[in-house]
Amino acid sequence: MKKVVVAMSGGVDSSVAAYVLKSQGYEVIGVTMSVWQAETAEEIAARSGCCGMTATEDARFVCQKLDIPHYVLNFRDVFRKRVIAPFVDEYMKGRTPNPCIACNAFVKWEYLFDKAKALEADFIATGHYAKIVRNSTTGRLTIATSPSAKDQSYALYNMSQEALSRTLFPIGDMDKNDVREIAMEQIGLRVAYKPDSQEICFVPYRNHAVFLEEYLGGSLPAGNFVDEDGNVLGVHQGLGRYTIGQRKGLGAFGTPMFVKEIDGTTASITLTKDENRLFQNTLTVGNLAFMSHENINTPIKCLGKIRYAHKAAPCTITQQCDKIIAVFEEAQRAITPGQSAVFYDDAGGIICGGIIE
RNA sequence: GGCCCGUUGGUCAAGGGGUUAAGACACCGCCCUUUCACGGCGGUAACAAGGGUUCGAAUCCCUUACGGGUCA
Repeated sequence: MKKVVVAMSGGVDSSVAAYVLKSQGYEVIGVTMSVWQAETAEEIAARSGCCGMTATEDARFVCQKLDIPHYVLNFRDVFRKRVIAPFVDEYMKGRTPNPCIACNAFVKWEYLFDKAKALEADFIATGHYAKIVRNSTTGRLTIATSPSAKDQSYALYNMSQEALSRTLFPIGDMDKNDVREIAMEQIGLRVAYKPDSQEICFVPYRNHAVFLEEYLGGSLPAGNFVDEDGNVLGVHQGLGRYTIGQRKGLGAFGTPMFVKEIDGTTASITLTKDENRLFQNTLTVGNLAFMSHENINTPIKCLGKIRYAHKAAPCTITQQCDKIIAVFEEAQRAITPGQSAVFYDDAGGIICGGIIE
């Protein structure tokens, strides 16, 4: 019997993932990663479901229901070091990080992966909506988009070949509604209608600026709003509160304004009232991760996604040493340093990805 | 002190005799979304005060108050 460690958040998706594996005959071990300790009663309340239970308790309940073991592993140190610290650091540089991607890369498919091996598991599994396929030309494993409307392949572009070969996405091509239905009717889970998680898991109240201030123990670096000619328009509320393309939260200027550039060195933020100025055709990505291809020897026409919810757009990628240059056929809005760019082939398989510079 | 100019929602800001008094940002709902954003729908909310002139004043006139700017 194959053994699989399932990362269980207490939510619907990972719960159903565990259920599916169990019914497929796997020996399933439920693991909840404890990554961040809620400090205050308010925080705990803010994160809990309607019944006042924490995610860990939800996961434990599900495991009891499924009659599988449940372990809570302390991941706080790795999480702090590999996800939170870089997250804060990036913001201080005027960039906009995506912590979910770091968490997948370093916490789930590195640290948890090692733990699973230590537990002599053959696989690890999560409740992600994505598929693992083999590229017929290169023979390499890669992530491919899920047919589900909730496709999450974008956040998984960092997985190694080894990780891919030992990962299962049991609900990868299911529909979210079907997943809820299974949770409800086949398992009788009370988490079935918990709302989808969103926002950053370690940031309560949907306010990462407050989190940054608490983490740093002071206010965020202050600076000016300037126009494209360098004229000072006003004072902003601190680096970390803004990202490229942002329109809201800038204050009143008599007309809509957009963040065009963030200078981490001077903490000055360039605004424009012409949204067209946010569009660019070219971007450079570093911190590369290769999936279906080991490298990009010759330029490849593909589809590029520059943020999670971005609609993949046609582009051509070229590798230059440890960078990839992508040139889009049509200019894309608000290409943002710190966010990840992921490149897909026509079949929805990920070619490679990296962080925008 | 003299002469100009200004004062519109919490903030910025249109409108210069008849408007349901734009729009943006904030705020409040909701949708979208396992990052940050973008986007969509709905909502609360204003003519500095007092007098005139007009059928009718945010719009014209006069005072007052508060801001600017000028001139010796």
